[in-house]
Amino acid sequence: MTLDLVMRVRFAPSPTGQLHVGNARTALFNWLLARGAGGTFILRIEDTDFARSTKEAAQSALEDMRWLGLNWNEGVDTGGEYGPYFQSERLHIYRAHAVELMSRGLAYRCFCSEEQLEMERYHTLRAGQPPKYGGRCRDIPKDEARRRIENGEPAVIRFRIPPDRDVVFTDVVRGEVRFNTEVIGDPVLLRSDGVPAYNFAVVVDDALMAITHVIRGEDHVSNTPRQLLLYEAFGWTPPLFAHVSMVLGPDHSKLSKRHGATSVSEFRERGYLPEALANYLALLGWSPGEGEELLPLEELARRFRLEDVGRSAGVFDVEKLAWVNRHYLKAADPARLAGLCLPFLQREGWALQPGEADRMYLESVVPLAAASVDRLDQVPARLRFLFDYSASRALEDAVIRAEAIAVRPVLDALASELEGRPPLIDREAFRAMAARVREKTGQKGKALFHPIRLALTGEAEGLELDLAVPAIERGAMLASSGMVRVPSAAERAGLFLAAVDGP
RNA sequence: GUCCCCGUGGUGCAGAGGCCCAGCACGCGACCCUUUCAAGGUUGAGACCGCGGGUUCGAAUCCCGCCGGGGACGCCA
Repeated sequence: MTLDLVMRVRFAPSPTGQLHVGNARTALFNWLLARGAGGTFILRIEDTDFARSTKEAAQSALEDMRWLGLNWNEGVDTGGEYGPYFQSERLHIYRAHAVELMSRGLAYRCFCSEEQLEMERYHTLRAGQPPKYGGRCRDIPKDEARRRIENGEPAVIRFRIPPDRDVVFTDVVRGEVRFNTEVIGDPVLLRSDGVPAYNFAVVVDDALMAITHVIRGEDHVSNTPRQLLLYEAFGWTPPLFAHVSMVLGPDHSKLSKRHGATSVSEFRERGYLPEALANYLALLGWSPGEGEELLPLEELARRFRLEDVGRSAGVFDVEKLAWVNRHYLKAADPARLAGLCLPFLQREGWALQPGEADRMYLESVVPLAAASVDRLDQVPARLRFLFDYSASRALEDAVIRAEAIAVRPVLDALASELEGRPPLIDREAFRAMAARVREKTGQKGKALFHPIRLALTGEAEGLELDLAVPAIERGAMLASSGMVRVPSAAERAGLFLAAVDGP
């Protein structure tokens, strides 16, 4: 295998904010392709927008990538033969290449002020013309340009786009795309401060980093002809291009803040599992085939083919994401679930510094709640009955209060069956106890269990009782200072009765 | 405004001329399970394949036009 047969793909976010799920999906497609083909996945940071780029955003993008499981084998943090991988550290490279184009007459200095350009844009737009750069500085003689530079006049370097030429390329997902250069203005290569503009920096980097497949968002298709012309100017072989469609919100506009969570970190904070988000994202615009959708990343990579990626934009469907997440929640390791839920429990003030025994307890109880929930941030609500039992709160509800009074015999029997007895540490013990209450009161079914639920959990709904009650009893046996105390079933029965009698 | 891209049930996909009066999944409805809410299981409704013309014995699949949506047009990426 020769070197140029090795597939090299890259994901190159600009660190100007949180990693958007749409970009994460682009990153995922890159990763899947590289993984499936034994290629190299490169991570580069495009931080040439000094005004908006931050170190923190770059860092959090890396974290999000790792969290999703999209590890890269070359690039920022990891290193490699083609660095540096921060564009801000490659300024001298872009400058040299811009100078080269200028010396060959393919690029030129432009002295137009931003105000001038804005006015120009306004007028061409009004005249119904494409608002491209008009080329005012195209033919300034070189020595005049040099003189003006020496006089300290600010200037950018622009690339000379050849007139009336069709630029054609075959997009791997879209097929043949054709642009005529008449609609393209001369793009800025280097800004007046010497920092490269996007269209120049990507080309230089992708070429120098030997990228073979450029997979990026659809919003870049119209940039592609400019970039192709740059490859041509340098005599470089362009990579293959694949433009993946956009991710839309429910109203079919570009997915944005007003649609809810849009960044990877937000999804993490709401308690989505990384494998769920990644799996869902892979399904948006692509299908693994054979009717199976819930598959591990490695398997997705095995099946992934760029040609099969859909061309139309996709609506981000939170419901389906929830379905995927539920699947992975049920499959997740208890210890991991407990660890992931800890922050949510801490936020409620229930488990501030859990010790070893507490952790084991949480591991036994968190999966119970996680099995019936969409997201981990919903777990505390399903576990409230353990750590935040309150008979009086339950009885604030007039309907519940009335019911409690009506079923007083069951409550009494329950309390006496619990009093002084060993804790109900498993479902058999609970069922035996419930059977005795049934015998005593003659109540069965809902009339029997609902009062028991009310008294013991303080809630009208929740986990199955033969799971919930042993969880209560085991919690009550915990001697812990790092976690809020869990009252036992016997205590609860007494407290509830007292509250029914109370005001 | 100009250029580019897209268009299969509410949503995501399958379909690459006859196997499709269109299949799968999410969601939705019903039912089952059950001591409750969920979860889970079963089952049902839901698409004139954006519209109109062609080509063809035959089109969701090919061609043309229209409409609708999106993207781009920056010293942002």
